[in-house]
Amino acid sequence: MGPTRRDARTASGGRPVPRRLLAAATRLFADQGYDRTSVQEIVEAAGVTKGALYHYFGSKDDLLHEIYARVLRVQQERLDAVAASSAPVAERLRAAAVDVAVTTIENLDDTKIFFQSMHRLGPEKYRQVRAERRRYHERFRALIEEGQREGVFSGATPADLVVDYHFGSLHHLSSWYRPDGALTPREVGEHLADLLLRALRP
Amino acid sequence: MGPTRRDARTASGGRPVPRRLLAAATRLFADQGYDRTSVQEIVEAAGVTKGALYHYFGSKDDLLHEIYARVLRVQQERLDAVAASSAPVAERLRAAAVDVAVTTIENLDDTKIFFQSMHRLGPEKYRQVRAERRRYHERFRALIEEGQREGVFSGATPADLVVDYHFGSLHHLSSWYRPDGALTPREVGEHLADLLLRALRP
Amino acid sequence: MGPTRRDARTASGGRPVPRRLLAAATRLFADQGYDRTSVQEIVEAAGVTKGALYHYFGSKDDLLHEIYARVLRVQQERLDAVAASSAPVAERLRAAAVDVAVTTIENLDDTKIFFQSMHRLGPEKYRQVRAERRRYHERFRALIEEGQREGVFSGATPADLVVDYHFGSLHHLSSWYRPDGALTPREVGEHLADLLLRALRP
Amino acid sequence: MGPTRRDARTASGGRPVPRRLLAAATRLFADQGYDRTSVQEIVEAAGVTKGALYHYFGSKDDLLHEIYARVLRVQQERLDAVAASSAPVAERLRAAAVDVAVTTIENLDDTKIFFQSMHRLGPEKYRQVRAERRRYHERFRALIEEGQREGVFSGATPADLVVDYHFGSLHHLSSWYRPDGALTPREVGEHLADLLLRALRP
DNA sequence: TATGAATGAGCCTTCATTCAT
DNA sequence: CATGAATGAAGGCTCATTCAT
Repeated sequence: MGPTRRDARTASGGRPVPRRLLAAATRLFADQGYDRTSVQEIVEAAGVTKGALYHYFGSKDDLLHEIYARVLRVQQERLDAVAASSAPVAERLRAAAVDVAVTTIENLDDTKIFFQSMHRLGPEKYRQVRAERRRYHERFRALIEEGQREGVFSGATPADLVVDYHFGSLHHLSSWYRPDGALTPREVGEHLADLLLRALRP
Repeated sequence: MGPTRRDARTASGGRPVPRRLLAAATRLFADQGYDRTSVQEIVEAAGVTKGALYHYFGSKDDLLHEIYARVLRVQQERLDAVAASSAPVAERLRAAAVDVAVTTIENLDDTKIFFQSMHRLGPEKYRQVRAERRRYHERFRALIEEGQREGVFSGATPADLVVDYHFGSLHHLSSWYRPDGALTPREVGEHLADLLLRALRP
Repeated sequence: MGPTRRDARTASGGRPVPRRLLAAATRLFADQGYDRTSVQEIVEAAGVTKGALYHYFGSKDDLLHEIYARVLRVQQERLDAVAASSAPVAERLRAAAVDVAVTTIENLDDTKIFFQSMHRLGPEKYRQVRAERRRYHERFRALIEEGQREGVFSGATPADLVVDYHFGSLHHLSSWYRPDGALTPREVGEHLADLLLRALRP
Repeated sequence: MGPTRRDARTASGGRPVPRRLLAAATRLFADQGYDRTSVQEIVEAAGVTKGALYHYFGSKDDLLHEIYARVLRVQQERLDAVAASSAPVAERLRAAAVDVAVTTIENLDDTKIFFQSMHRLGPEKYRQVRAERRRYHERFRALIEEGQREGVFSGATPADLVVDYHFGSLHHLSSWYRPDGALTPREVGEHLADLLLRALRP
């Protein structure tokens, strides 16, 4: 029976204010970049005032950090799930590669912001984000090393270089993937996984 | 004969003022980002005054554009040279891949700026830079398609996707390559070329 | 009989909310100044919310005014008591001088706020406070004039100038008196009274 | 012959911009207090824009510090001159006391700002100002101690307490001295010096 | 050629206060 | 009595750019 008390929703949207702000910021940061987007634009897009923004977020930086945290959390969880299966390592790596590509595309705005503006964060938050990102990379690298030890993957290229190579591509997905293009997110994911696994064939 | 008139060189370095400005801007943009670098910082680093900067460059944006033009020119020239050889296509692609990696590393600051700040350009200059960039991609893609037609490369993945995949990695080199690391630029180039060519094995 | 209904006391201290707010505000105003202290800080220090503050006080200014009223009331009462005695005027002046110094030190935070922030009050309240202050000065001056008429005090310096001179010092007590210093409040009071009375010797 | 090149004077006043800014800030700070005066008000009063202010001063704080430095410098110099004479110590102290009162009155705005807003300075500048102020006090105290050793002044009250007592009064001159009152600055100075010296009679 | 004082617009942030619940 | 989300106005400061010299 609907909200019975004031619960941070306004008539203009129905979604709670913090979420509206985050959504507006995400879109604007992705379109114009972090530095080029003013707090004024964000609150106007969200239909609130500056005071409201600073009621929920400590700073413009915080908004950015929140966006990062959201995408990092999702990807880490999904990778953990995939990597924990008992399938052969090649299948697990393929599944992980497809999955990370798909979720990257599904959150293309967040990813774009991530790699364009990560370095705008203050030193402390920057380190934190880098650390989480590194954990993600390491989980992925472990899969590759496992395959190399088993002999199903070539050991010609160091595993960490392979990871950097592959993720580099993912980070740039937002600069060439077009939602209205010929390929679905899944198809792109399959292709990228193909490339990775072929490059790893012994 | 030596310089007979004031020729925009000062005692402090000998290099002409415009080049000093460009060098200072490149370093600062790479370190702090374009938006975070003030014109004041640039002129101080170059040892000149604001008036001098605006004498040689129309705007801060111009500086950025100049940096882009420089790196684009260099890479295009080198790719043209490599691609024009008469060696088998696999060898030409490998040589091109190694070369682009090496020059990217040698101009890591420029590359970093390129991908971090490209979108700061006004629409017109932005289109121009994208067009040049596309020409570069197409030259590279043509090599892959040639190999696919000849059957020496797998046609499983569309050539343009392979190009985007590979260049995505290169664009992120600046975020993981460390000049003081274990691998020389050439070694990294060889590894990346290996990965590309293995991914293209039929 | 004990409190039978909610009476604005909370578990956290037992003291009623308005008093807790006043105490928190006094400490913070003295430490950081009135303008540098936010309402948010005050309510946090008092362990209540903004709504509570505005329930008891009309504005931040009111808080300040309340602090003034408190210190003015205390000092006026004590001066009245001392001055009304039937001792010789020199003794009464000395007692008054000692007393005002002691109470000033005992309420050093209030005094500090008083002289640092008095001018923040709106014109009306400002006039009111100044008037009360003046009444206090006049009471003190009357003692001096009495002594001058009797010939026990020198008349070389106009009484009101002597008052301004002496109170100026008191107002600055908060900037040099240290509770952990060598002198007790009473000792400081005696010294200041000495100085005043010696300056008034014929 | 007047200014031949651009020299930071504008038509609207003739005085250089920094001095105009300082004068405007001094008046406004004295009238309204530091916190209540906005940078916007200052630049409007000086007839320039904010950019100009920040061209000459690093911050609003800097303006304050500059005002302090000015008055501190003047007073220190004059005290040094007076104290260095070869007159008897009582005469030197009297001259110093008169002089400090006169210069305080002559720079009443600066003094007012000084004691109302000193604590607004950042910790570093605050320490610096306090240190200079202390040096001034110590110079004055040395005169009193000299007289006490010679027996021309009473030793009943510790010299540093006498100094704090006397300067406390001076600091509050701005709250009771009226330029349009009956007493000239010099007369006030003489009276205050009288009070001090009488309080120090053995 | 080169200077640097000055502009003017905009930026992020703070804060006392209100009000529906 | 009390909450705390939201407002709205202002505040200090930065910065690319211009222009008289």
